[in-house]
Amino acid sequence: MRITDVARLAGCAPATVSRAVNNPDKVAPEMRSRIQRAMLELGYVRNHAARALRSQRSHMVGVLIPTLDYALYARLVSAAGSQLSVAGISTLIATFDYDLEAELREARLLLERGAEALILVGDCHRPELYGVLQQFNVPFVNTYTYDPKSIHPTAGFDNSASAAIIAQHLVHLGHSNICVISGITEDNDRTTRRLEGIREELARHGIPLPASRVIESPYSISDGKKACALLLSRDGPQPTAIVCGNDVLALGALIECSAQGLEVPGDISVVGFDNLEFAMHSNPPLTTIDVPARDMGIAAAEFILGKLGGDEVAMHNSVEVRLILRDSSAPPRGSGPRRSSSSQ
Amino acid sequence: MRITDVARLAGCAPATVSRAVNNPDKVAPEMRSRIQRAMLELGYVRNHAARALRSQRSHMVGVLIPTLDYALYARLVSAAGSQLSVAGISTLIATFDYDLEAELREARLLLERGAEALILVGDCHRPELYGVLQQFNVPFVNTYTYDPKSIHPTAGFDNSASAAIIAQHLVHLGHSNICVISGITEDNDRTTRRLEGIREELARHGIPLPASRVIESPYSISDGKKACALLLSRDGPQPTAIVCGNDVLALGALIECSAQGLEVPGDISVVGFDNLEFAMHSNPPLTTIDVPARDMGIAAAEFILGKLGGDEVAMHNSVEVRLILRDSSAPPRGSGPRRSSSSQ
DNA sequence: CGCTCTTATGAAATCGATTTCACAGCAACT
DNA sequence: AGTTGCTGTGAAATCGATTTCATAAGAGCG
Repeated sequence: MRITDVARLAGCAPATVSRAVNNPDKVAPEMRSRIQRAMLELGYVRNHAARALRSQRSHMVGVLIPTLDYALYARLVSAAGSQLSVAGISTLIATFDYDLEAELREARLLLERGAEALILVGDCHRPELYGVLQQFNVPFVNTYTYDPKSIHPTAGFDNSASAAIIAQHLVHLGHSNICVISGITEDNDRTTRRLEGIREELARHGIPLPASRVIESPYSISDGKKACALLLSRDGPQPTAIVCGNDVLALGALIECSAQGLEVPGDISVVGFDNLEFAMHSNPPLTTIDVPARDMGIAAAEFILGKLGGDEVAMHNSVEVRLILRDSSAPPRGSGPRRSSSSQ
Repeated sequence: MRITDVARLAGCAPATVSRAVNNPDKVAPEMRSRIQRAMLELGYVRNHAARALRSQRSHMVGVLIPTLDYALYARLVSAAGSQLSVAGISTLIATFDYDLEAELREARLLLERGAEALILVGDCHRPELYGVLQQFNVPFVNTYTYDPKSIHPTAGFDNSASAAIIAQHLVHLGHSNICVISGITEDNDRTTRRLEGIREELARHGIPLPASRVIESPYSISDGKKACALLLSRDGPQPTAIVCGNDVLALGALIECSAQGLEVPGDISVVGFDNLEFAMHSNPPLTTIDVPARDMGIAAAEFILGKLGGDEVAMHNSVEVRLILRDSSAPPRGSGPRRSSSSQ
């Protein structure tokens, strides 16, 4: 079933059929409907490879994410995919499990496959990646981060500032004895920035964050528990608050605290990041930062679509993160809120 | 940068370059390395569209899932994708949000895009889907289900039998007053079969399951809570056990029970399905069925790879589900285990 | 009425790799 | 030595749509 067959049946040239499909208004209504009928009768489906070869447009974009196993990444991909889909663009997906070499490899593959654009996560990539992108002259966007000063387009939020918000919340509650369970920061700008944001915010209030008060941990409930147990077992004054790199770690911390007979938030505050579904249902409900993954996916897709359409598009797009106050955070025992200045 | 350029630099015909790339052992070692060098020097990347057009092989397979927003689907996709990737096959992804018309549409698009095979979820599809699949002569596999009697290939597990296992567990504990919070069964063979499995197993033990004891609910914690509240508020004897369509609903039920001052498992048992990460950390830890989503993804990918390779492959592949006994299930108050026969 | 301008269509070139077919060179066997 | 069979390579056809260029038919206008 080739375009030639349709043309023959419709009594016209292949070129006309092509136009009827891709530029309907370039072909007379009468002819158009004749072609429509012919296509239907033959059950014609266009050959995408031929189309891509000749037109140099694949109508596919690649999405390159660390893992699908994390709810927000999956949601981001899903939202971006839906958005692209309505524009007639298919989504090629590749994961690299936080291995930047693998990311580079997969990027090459996606581009070779003809991806017209790439949606990436974070701004920490092998430098060669940017080289390849440039070489292929393919638009891309770094999601999950927002940095108007970056030379690369971003669609997301400021990880540092967002983490600072939640640190500030604890400081305002009166905490000065704060620990952090961070995600793994190696090769990961999101976790790195969040940790920096926390550190800077605490420093701004004269609160130190020695290495002994920080643990890096993979994102799992069990690891969160372990990290929490480790922090609680260390010498020195017991922490009155724990900032967690995400809700999964926070849930682990919550569970560990409860297992050790610590009351949250009475004895210790625990805060998360991401506002996953369970955060509002945990015991106690988790104070956290809402991360609108869907919005990021949409923003990324819109950016890419704009670029591909040759439009003038803003380099940097931010989505709104919000502090979600719930019951897992409260002033430390024996201290009221807004007394942070007296501590330390 | 075309293959011709490489050929010129290497001093050979384009055909030879093609062979060096696709059939290295068909070309003499000395020539091969000359070509390698030329490719490297020119930074040659092959044009996938041209390759696909001529060879009639796209090296892409499509994955068509209801949503990426559910952990196990995302995991299945991820596993399948990785497996396919090592075979040099890229993954085109499309979601349809449980709308079978949308599934059909997306399937058409994927096939038009050149997907060489499709990985589907469940065996409930628009009949036209099978027609299109046949018309394109494209292999496919229904995951998340296992049915050796089906004429369509399956890779997964028997939803009915698996649900029966957990129902049986409750019966053996001595429960006879059992409610079900099922997933939405419309257009969904997995949820439908699970509900059937439960119903049949209970019937086998002479336990009825009237409509008043079943609620269908979307998969969210809040909806699980609501459904549980509704069940508990209904007339008649209080249930001593609730079977939930998945762990998310079960968590909701757990939370609702606890909110109503019901002790789990003392006053009421709650069981889930899927064994999501949080299931072992909930309070109490959830008795559930472990669903190896990763294995399903791998099995599906292997099946597809086999088919594409022209191998003789088993039509149906099952993965092992296991009953995970935890503390959310126990004999009903005032009854020992293995006394089910005396009840009802 | 004749001229220019637009519009609808067709013919043919083209995108870039793969693949078929042919053939030269050489090894191996009778 | 002659035949057969393999191996490595090249020439040219091919995959199926798009696109450029040309052209015929009509539309508008002075």
